[in-house]
Amino acid sequence: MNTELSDRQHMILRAIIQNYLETGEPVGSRTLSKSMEVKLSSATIRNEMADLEDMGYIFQPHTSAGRIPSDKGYRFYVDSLMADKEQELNELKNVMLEKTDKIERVLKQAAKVLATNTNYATMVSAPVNRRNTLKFIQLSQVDSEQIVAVIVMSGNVIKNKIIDVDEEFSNETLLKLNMLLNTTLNGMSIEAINLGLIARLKEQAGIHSKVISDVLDAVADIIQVEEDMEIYTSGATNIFKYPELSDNQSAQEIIHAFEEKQQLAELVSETLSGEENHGIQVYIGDEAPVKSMKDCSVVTATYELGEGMRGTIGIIGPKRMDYEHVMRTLKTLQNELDAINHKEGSTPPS
Amino acid sequence: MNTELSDRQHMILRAIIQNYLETGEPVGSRTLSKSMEVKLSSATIRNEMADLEDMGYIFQPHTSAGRIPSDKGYRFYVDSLMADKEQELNELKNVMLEKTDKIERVLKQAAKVLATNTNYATMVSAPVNRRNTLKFIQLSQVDSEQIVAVIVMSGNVIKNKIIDVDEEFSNETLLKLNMLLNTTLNGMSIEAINLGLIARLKEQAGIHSKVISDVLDAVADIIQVEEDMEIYTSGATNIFKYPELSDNQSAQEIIHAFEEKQQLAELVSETLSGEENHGIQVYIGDEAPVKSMKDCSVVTATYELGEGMRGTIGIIGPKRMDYEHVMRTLKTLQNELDAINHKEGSTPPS
DNA sequence: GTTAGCACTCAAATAAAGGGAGTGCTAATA
DNA sequence: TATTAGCACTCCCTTTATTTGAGTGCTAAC
Repeated sequence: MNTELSDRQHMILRAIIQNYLETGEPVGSRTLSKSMEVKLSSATIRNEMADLEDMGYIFQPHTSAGRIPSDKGYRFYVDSLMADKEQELNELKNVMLEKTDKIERVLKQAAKVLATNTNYATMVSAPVNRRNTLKFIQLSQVDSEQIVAVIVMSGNVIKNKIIDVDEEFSNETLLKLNMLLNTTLNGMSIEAINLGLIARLKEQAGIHSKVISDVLDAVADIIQVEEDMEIYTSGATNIFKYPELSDNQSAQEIIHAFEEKQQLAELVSETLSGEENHGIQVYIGDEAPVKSMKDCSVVTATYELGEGMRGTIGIIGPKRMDYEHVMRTLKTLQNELDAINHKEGSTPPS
Repeated sequence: MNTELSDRQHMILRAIIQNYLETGEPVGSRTLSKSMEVKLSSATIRNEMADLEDMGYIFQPHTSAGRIPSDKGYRFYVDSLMADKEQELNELKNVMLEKTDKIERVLKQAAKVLATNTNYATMVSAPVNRRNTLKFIQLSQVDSEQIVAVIVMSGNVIKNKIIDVDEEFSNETLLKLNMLLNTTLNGMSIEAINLGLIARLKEQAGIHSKVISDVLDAVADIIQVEEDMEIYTSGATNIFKYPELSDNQSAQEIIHAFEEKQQLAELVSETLSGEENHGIQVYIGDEAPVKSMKDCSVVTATYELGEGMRGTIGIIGPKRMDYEHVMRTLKTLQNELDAINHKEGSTPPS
């Protein structure tokens, strides 16, 4: 058996997949023979289909049914799409950027736009920064019982913490503490702040060491928040539009995965860790690291917000998804997000 | 026809509802006659059931089926529950408060705990503050090109904004600006900041009026964020556990409502605007202002976080929900959240 | 007032039948 | 040799019929 596909097989396979993408029904030889540009009889096509089935590109859901693309078949189709030159599409641009200035809102809207645009379920992960360093710390007296600590990280991630205090701090005391914190911690990475450093800090702070503790707690908090990754989803109910997913309990499982987000986080990690990044990745069926999506295809793209902050956009739909449209849309959105980059110092969602 | 229920009718209606809550199946006379403590023949019960049906408390989904409680029947049941003295339940307390300090996380977890605890879909709305006043503003130089504005509102709602600047500000300038902002705006409500005030501010700020604008923008932003209400949901897929909801497309609609959250927001508004607040409200079927939940019951509670910040906790489930458990759990959670009150100055979700 | 008994109803489950799309194979054709 | 027409066969899906059983309403007896 030859592992290469003849031109005609190419053509037929392609036709099968495209037809199936549209209708969602197994496609038979007769249908193809009538709809294809090159005229071939159904019998001929049947023969070729038998071969394609042998090679694993398509299969029958049951005897005497038409053919359906296998995962391998989808893979072929997607790969051949990849090879195509990418087209432009910038209608999204306007929709996206109007009246959004905060990253969180941008991302939420991105998920939404993507969902309505594609009719699939979508997710967008907030960017995570791997190498965080402290940029600036400031303590300010809010009222007699509380001071607020403002912590600015590289990438302008900001975190506040209200700290309860017993006594009112004098301006000089605050100034001194601010000075101490900034000179000691400025530019430090999270990992560099170790116990020794902390002890030294507290010693220098003297009677105000409790405040230092609280501030450091807040710093530690930032990392924690970063760790349980923020993911925005939209259009989960779109999967009901595809009978092959909405039937059994797979719909439940998928929607549950969307709700819990834990599994999506894995997906994001997977995507972000891929070497060939800043590209678009397609997971077909079992290729995705989420069991509940074994009947789905997942298309993801990585975007970069500058200073090493990377996030993921993803689309989850049936295997018979409109890969071409999806990939093009994703590409566009990716570019949009990349472009925001140094548009504004923004507070990522906390 | 007498509109009052006899004791026996009370008892039978109660038994019907409780049985239906457990099984989800229409309950027939024979079942009841066997399961009830007081011994009555099925025929007798049939007669009473016929009366109850006439009065509108129960109905048959079809001829020759058992009886199902009508909305009126559920209402009766709930009302009689309301009358019961409330019992305590504080197992939630520990689950809730461990390692959560930020309101956002608390609320998210509240929704989750509630969902797993009750097996229904849940929602928790972040508290909104109606009468916001400014408490404190501080500008700090982060680096040579950026300063950060920290705005603290009453209720310790904190907001940051990074402002790009051309020149590096001197310490004195910043000090002066801070002084100006605080003396002018401190204690002011949002509504009180009008154009005249803004103009005066800018004038006093002289060449730095742009910074003032940016700060005020950030202040305006807070309100905007407050307006599109933040709602956390959990356990939406729980509705799949109840066949009467998961069947047709009602599941889709409900889950969609959960995803979009727009409709939930209406529900929250409704709850918050109710006079008899700080109580627990129950919407049965059409009573809820959300069409997609016509086959559900919705139980909501209002909690208060001090300083007039009020939010809502809600449970959405089938009409045959375990009202007793739900209301008890809700009550407990409500108390929990109320108790957090002045526990810590926390940043609500932005 | 309560109960036993009986005929009746109707949803849901099961079974049977028919239709139809599609296949594989063989034999004829270009 | 590659293609095509034809045919018997398979198997899913839909429709229709049948059965089953839980439950009711009613009447008559207790």
